[in-house]
Amino acid sequence: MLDARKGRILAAIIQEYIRSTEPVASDAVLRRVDLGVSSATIRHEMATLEELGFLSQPHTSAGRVPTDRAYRFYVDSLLAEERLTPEERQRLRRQIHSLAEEAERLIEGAARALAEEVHYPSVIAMVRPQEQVFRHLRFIPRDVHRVQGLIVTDTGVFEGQPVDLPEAIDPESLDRLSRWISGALGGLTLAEITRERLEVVVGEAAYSDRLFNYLRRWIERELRRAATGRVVVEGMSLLLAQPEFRHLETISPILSTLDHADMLAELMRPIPGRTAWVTIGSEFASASMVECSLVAASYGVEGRTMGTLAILGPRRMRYERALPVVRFLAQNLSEALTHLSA
Amino acid sequence: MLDARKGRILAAIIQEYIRSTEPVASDAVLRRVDLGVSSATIRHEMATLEELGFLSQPHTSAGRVPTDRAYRFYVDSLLAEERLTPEERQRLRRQIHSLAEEAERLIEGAARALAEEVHYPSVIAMVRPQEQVFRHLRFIPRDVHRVQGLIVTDTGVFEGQPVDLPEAIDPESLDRLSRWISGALGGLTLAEITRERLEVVVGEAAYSDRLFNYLRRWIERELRRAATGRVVVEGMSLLLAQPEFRHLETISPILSTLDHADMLAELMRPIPGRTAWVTIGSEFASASMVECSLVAASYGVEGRTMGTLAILGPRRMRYERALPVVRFLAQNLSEALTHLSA
DNA sequence: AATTAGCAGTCGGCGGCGCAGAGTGCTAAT
DNA sequence: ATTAGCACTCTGCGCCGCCGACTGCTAATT
Repeated sequence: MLDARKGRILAAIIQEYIRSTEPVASDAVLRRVDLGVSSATIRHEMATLEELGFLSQPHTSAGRVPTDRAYRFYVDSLLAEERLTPEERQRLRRQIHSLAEEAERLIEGAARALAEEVHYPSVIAMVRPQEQVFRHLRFIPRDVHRVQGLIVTDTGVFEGQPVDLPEAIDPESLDRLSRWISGALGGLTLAEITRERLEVVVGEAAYSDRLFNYLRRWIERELRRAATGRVVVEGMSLLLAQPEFRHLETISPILSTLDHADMLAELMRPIPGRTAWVTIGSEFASASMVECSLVAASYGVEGRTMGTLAILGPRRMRYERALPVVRFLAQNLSEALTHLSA
Repeated sequence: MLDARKGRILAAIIQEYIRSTEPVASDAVLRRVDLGVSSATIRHEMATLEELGFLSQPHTSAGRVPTDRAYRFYVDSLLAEERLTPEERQRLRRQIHSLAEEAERLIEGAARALAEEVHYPSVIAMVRPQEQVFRHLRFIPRDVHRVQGLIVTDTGVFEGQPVDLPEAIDPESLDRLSRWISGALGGLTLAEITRERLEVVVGEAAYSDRLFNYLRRWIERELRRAATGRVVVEGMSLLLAQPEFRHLETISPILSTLDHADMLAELMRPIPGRTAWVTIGSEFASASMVECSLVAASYGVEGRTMGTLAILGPRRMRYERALPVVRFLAQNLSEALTHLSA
């Protein structure tokens, strides 16, 4: 893709830019790596790298800034990940385990540890219950006209709100009904239980049109409610310390996104087959994030992904450090959760 | 305190300033309220109000801006709270109750409803476990040299980290020990269990100096850990829309404070004997908050305060609206929680 | 004594100007 | 292919001066 010298120059520019936040001049490259050539040669190479789309100039008489493409290439091909020292590992582990009382706290602890370690906001998106597997449905009769429903999935129980039925129904029928529905839908993920499927199944089981409609709508509503994921953000304000976010116009949409759990969860979807990954600037689906990079890793128990843990920083990020830290914490979180559920 | 005309002028200035975010000129006052006097007279009154400490001038040839003292006087004596319409009440109620599955979610729902309603960040600080009442302590032997502790309070159980003891201890002695400590400290709030008290109690119970020291330190650490309250912040980014926070230097310390649950909880301590209250600018203990006002109300079950719900905005806030909304939501949250715990 | 019209005085905001410095691209030589 | 040298470009910054917004004061009025 790039010859060795271009690669070294590109890496030097990225590293220098990450350090200084300022467009990198040919002289600065020279000072960073000794290639045995003069700044004029480097200028030549830089012009070529610009043509190839790896660099851009804010204005004619300025140095160069890496493009998203450059960061991508850097992360994929040039980067040498740092190794965490035993002390660092120890410290991070301790921070997680000091909160090992319950899963929720544990996860928040991991988020905090991560944010403090890298000085960027950290985000944890717990797996969208959409992907949970439906096990069964139970109705608890409260009254002849009133039942409460329970949806049981592979990872939790959702208690529905009591509902008033349009006609009386005896407990035995209710029981048959719930067994029928559970049998027909059990094993599907919540996402797979579409409206159409629901109509068919409930339609076959229900005794009357009115009851049918009530049930369908109730199940739909409850499923939707159960499908809202949880997102934890720690250290939002750390972003403000970054020079690229000096201006309110750039930081404002980002903080807004961080405020909206659902958008954020969307942007952090695990990449199938990968445990850790990086999303850079324009690779985000949302325009508000073009100035950011996300370094993420998924965690879970027994091979089952339970969520994603990530840090959000400027594109100009120390990936060589961010990656191992995120990876390490995700792994440790997984272990701690496994321990907890054992 | 102030004669009627000064009061009307002050109210007009505050309201106009809240609307425009700009220093208010004597002309602007005239346009807002007709007092049958000219702008020159108003200028006179404004000069007097400045001497009294209610107004200040950014510079000589500018209009006037209300001081914290003015806001305080306004909130205490001039303000007429808006009445929420039945539709608004209905809407807010619905937003809370749509999440009435579990307390944690319910509280988050209230925070979100609040932030969306007033377009300022909302904060909920659940009561500091400091105020929880200690019930008893239990040691679970894991090994001859290793025990795990459990602290039980009136509202929860805190599982301690397993600790390695310096010497072997048999289960019966452990049991006696925990019964002794529980008997001596039971009924006190966590805050009342001071270091000195702990030393006395543990000292009397422990068999050796080394064991004593280990235990004392362990209990101290666990108590401190248990005493960290939970804080939920919603809609942090809404603050950025406020003109006074156009500059990063002003917003940055505020967002940092919002990121630190413990500081925030400190600033939101309920005021004994009041259900709703306002904290204005310099009244905060922390200098980072001088540009802000907090409108807060406490919620709880059966007379027992369980936390504080608040919105954080610029001092220039529509208190006449913020107060009733916060009050209403706190009340409704209390009711929903009562319902849930019943 | 309170109010008022009129007016001089003050100060911030803003746009235009010019300079210094940084860094490039080009050229001609090696 | 590489390099020294140099002209050129562009930003950032400080400076200046004007405009306009308000005030505070004075002297007249009720």
